[in-house]
Amino acid sequence: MADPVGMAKPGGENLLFLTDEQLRKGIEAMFFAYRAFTADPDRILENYAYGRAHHRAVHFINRQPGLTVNTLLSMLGVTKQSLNRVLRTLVGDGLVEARVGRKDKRERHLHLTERGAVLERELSDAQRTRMRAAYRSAGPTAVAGFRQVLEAMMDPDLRRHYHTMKDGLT
Amino acid sequence: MADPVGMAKPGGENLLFLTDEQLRKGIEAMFFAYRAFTADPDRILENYAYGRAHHRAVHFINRQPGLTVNTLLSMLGVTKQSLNRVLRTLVGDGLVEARVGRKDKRERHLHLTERGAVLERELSDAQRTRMRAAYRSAGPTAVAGFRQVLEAMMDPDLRRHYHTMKDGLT
DNA sequence: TTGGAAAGTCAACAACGCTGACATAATATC
DNA sequence: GATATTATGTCAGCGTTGTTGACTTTCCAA
Repeated sequence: MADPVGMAKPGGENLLFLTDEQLRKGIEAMFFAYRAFTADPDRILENYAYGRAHHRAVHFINRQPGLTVNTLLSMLGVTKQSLNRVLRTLVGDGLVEARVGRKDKRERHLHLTERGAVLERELSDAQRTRMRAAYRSAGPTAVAGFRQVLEAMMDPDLRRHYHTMKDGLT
Repeated sequence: MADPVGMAKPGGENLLFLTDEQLRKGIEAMFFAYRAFTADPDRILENYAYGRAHHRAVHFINRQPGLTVNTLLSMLGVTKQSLNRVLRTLVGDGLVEARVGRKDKRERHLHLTERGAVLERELSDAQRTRMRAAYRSAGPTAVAGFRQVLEAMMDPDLRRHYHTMKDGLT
C-alpha cells in the first residue's frame, strides 16, 4: 500500500500478486465464476423438481458408486437431516438405489439407477461444456495453475476428499 | 476415452487436459474450494445477525462506493425484493447509508458507514488471509492461470462487472 | 401532462441449511 | 449375553435467501 510500484522482497521476488487488490480480484473472480459454474445445472434442475443439493448428491454418487451415506455426508459437509431429505426424494423417484451393506448391514451403499445416470449425464454435460470452453481458451498451463490455487484454498479435510476421487492424469 | 494415453491432435498439441476426467476434477475443485472460500466469513457472520447475502452486498458497496441499487442488483444477480430485505437491515443497523441521488433523486447511492467498513474489513481480512496463503503457496504463474480460467468461465454479463472493478495490476 | 424508470413494500412460497429429539437396527465391546 | 456405540432414518421447527406477483411512490423525460 505504501509502495504501489514495487513491493520487492529481500529475496528479489516480485510479490505484486499478493497485494490486497489482487486478492480482492481473486475473491470476485471466485464469486462471479461460481455463479456461472452453477447456472447451467440450475437451469436444467428447474425442469425437474430438484435443486442444487440433488445435483451434488448425484454427482458424488456417480463418481464413487457404492459409497455410504456417511461418506457422502462428510463430502457434502451438511447434516444428515439435510442430506436425508434429498436422498429420500432421489430414492423415491428411482434415481438412486440404497443397497444394504453386505458386510455391515447398517450401512447403505448408494448407486445411481439408469434414470439417475441419465440425469447425472445431462447435468454434468452442461457443466463440462462450460468447463471445457474455459479450459480450452485458457490453455493447459493456466489450467494447471487454476487447479493448484483451488487445491491450496481447500480445507485439509475437503482436500482429502478431493484426492480420494480418481484423477485422470496422474 | 478410447485412447487413454495420448489423444494428440493433428496440430500436435496434447489435449489430455480436456478429458472428461480432468474436467470433472476441475468441477470438484470448484466445489471444494468454494466451500472453503465461504467458510471463514460464514463463521464470522454467525456472531452478527447476518448471512452470506449481507457479506456480498457489503463487499461490493465497499468496492464501488456510491453505486446504485440497480447496479448492485445486476452484480449480485438476485431480485430487488431479495436484495431489499438485506439492504433494509444493513441500513437499519447503520452499516450502510443510502444517499438520494443528486442528479436523479430516484436513485439511491450506497455507501458504507464507519461501522459498515469495520464489518467489511473483518470479513475480507479472513477471506484474504486464506486467499493469500493459497496464492503464496501456488506462486504467481499459477495465480495468473487461476484468474484466466475463472474469467473464461464467467458469463459475459458477469465478466463485464468483473472488469468494471479496479484492478491493482494493470 | 403523461409514460415509464427506479425504488420500496407486502404476501406467499420453495430450497436447503440448521438444531434437537427420538427410533431402529446392527455391530462392537465388556 | 447384556450393554454401548454406530449408522441410518425420521419428525418438528426454525432461519436465510432465493423466487413471483401485485401494488405504491417518486421522479425524470418526452
